[in-house]
Amino acid sequence: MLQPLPQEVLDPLSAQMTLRSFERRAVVMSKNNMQSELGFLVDGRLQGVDFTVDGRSVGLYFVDPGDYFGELSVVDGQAAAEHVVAATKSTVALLGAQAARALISQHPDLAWTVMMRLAQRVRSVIAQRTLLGLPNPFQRLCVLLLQLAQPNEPHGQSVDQVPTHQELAIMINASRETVTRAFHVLFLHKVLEREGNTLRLVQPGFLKDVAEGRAAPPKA
Amino acid sequence: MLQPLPQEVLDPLSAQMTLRSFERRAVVMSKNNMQSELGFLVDGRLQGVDFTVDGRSVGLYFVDPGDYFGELSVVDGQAAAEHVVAATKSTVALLGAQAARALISQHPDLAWTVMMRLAQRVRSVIAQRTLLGLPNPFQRLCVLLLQLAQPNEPHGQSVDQVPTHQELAIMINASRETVTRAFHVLFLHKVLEREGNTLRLVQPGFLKDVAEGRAAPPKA
DNA sequence: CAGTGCATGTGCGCCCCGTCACACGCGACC
DNA sequence: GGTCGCGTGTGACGGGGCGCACATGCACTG
Repeated sequence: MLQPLPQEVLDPLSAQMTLRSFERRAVVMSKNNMQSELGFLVDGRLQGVDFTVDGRSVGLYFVDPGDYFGELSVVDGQAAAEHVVAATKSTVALLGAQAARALISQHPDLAWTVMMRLAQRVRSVIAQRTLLGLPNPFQRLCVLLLQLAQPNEPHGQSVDQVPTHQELAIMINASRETVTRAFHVLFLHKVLEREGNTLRLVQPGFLKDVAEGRAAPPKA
Repeated sequence: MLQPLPQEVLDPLSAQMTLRSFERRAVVMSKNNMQSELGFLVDGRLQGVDFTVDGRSVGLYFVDPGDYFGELSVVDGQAAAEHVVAATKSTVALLGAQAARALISQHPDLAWTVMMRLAQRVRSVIAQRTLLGLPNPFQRLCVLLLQLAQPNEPHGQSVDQVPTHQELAIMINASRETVTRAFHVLFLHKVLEREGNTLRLVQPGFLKDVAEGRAAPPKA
């Protein structure tokens, strides 16, 4: 985000920012907290978590180094929409909301960057909403796997840093056991292959077919 | 959106805009269409519709006069995320994407308006995602009703322009019949009251209780 | 007024998936 | 090596909601 800025702007800026480090599972930013900040992830990995009104969690997403978060509250001044917790030990640079707003106002191209980012957020949340609209947990899992594998090598898509069944279950609004069983079936049919901490999509075509309702979710 | 602009900017702008009118059910803007425009609804009512990968529809929302739409594609240049169709006979003013982008670039406060708008979109889609994360259709309906009744009179919330059961079903990812039955129960318990084309929430507290899992969804 | 959509109400059966319970394997840590 | 926690695998059970089928009522149109 800050890359296009010249050095003479960056220097005083870093003076305004706070560098903090967080242990695994520590809360970096909590929902409904009014004093907002713009955060840049320097090192580690964060995850955004949201909770339904009845306390269950949904819509997990990840933040990787170089990325930023908290832009929503900075823009509209409302409370944060999600909790952000450290998935691993992480270090974060924080910039107060007012300073961030001033920064954006003074640099029109930054405003465009932020607008693009927000547009991207809208699209990604829409994708999640679309996913949750599918009737079948099995279908939802297939769609999610395809989404997670999106930014990857050309031949043989794969998912790195595979989330646990529990986390996947949360994302597709299903129970942990349902995810386990679905995975079992996908392994049997050699659609997926586990390789350490990455998941190889051997037959992405099949996943697509199920996702789009062309193929029936296999039972066994 | 354009209200803060002075008259001398508005005049040449209106020359660039096209005024079109649409019959009921006509497609105003279609998903995956690359040539994007910024649209202002002058009169009538539009609805945004999205479709899941398998063809079912989800995530309906409405656009009322004075509001604008299509800002997503204008900002990021990607294809539209949703279809927009006319819910009733409507007239719309359209502004080409490039002109719209130029307009935003030239007026920094407009950029903020758009950012705010996008932030609002993110929050509203997140709300829908949260809704779809609930396990129980009955719960989802209660949450939806509370959401739809949000911007209303102080004493006695109500939903105007009540969508059909089918449309509600789409929004909460349930079948039409389930919505009908749930409504029946809510009428029996005098939680809701129908009054022509508006729906009065007689006991919003009860809806909240069910939504947040404090009260069990009544069976009859 | 007949006819035609469209929105709504209702009964029924089947199956899917959530929940509970428990077992197993594995890494961490003492 | 113990043992504790965590992620995963699996069976049984039960209920809830989807799908289908059909009936009713209401608005609009000829």
